[in-house]
Amino acid sequence: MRKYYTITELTREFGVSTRTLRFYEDEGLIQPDRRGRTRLFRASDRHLIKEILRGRRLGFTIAEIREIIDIYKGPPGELGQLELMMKRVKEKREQLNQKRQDIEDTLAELDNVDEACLARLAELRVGT
Amino acid sequence: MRKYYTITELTREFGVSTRTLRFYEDEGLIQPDRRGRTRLFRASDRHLIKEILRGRRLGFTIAEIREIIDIYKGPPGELGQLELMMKRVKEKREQLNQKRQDIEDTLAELDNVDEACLARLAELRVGT
DNA sequence: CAAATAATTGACTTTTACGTAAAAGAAAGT
DNA sequence: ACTTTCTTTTACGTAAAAGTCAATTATTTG
Repeated sequence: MRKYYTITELTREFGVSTRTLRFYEDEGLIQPDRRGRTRLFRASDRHLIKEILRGRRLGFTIAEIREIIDIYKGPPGELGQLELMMKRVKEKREQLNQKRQDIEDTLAELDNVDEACLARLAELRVGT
Repeated sequence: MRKYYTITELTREFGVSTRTLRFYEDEGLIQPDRRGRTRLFRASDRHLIKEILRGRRLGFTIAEIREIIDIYKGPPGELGQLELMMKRVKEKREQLNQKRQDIEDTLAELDNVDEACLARLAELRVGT
């Protein structure tokens, strides 16, 4: 296990800029260690960055990503908190299911287009 | 079949503002008819709006949504165009598959959180 | 140790996707 | 005819998510 990652290592691995990672830190999504002023990212930070970028690809805003990350931070002890957390999990799940449905619908339409293309290609080959 | 939809009918149906629909027109995503100056939306426009909002939920930019919509506009006759279109379909499919994978991963993590919550709840019930 | 390389903060800029407000034309109800 | 209620155009504003640039400070390497 490596102890630390430098900022440029991570920008290369994930294809983002240093500005982006610092922005995520400003937003409180990650909290890398410091040696003097330079940031040292741990494996947990690296993992969080993965989660952030996943959320980003799915079109979640930073605020929404923060909600997801907060959820991951582990279930609290108190009953009321637990119920609140489970409610949030349910909400996120519903959002994700909606997105999944949207993806299926779009993929289905693309399938149609693809078939139409293939059909047209076949026609051309026969020589319309 | 209804002939036309007014702009406010559609804003109510889809929960978007008139500004949004006019913006989509400016962007060339939809082309409603006109009676004088007022817009008259046909069923095809309504369908396009559905597609646009689906893309939006998935985090596609307007430019990306335009690409998808252009794909739907039907396969062209010429061979080179057909091949280009099939390439685009493939690209979009890959983007969507990536998003789908992201969703599955996120849902899996939420499942873990949910289980942890349930376990903690059980502990509380027994009286830790 | 000097020079090159990498990292930092801070400020300003940009892009996207609309929001909002103003001014005015048209349609519909009373 | 009058007042609502829609709708339009034009134009400026804004929030989110970085990009870019400048001025410094560390670190590494020859």
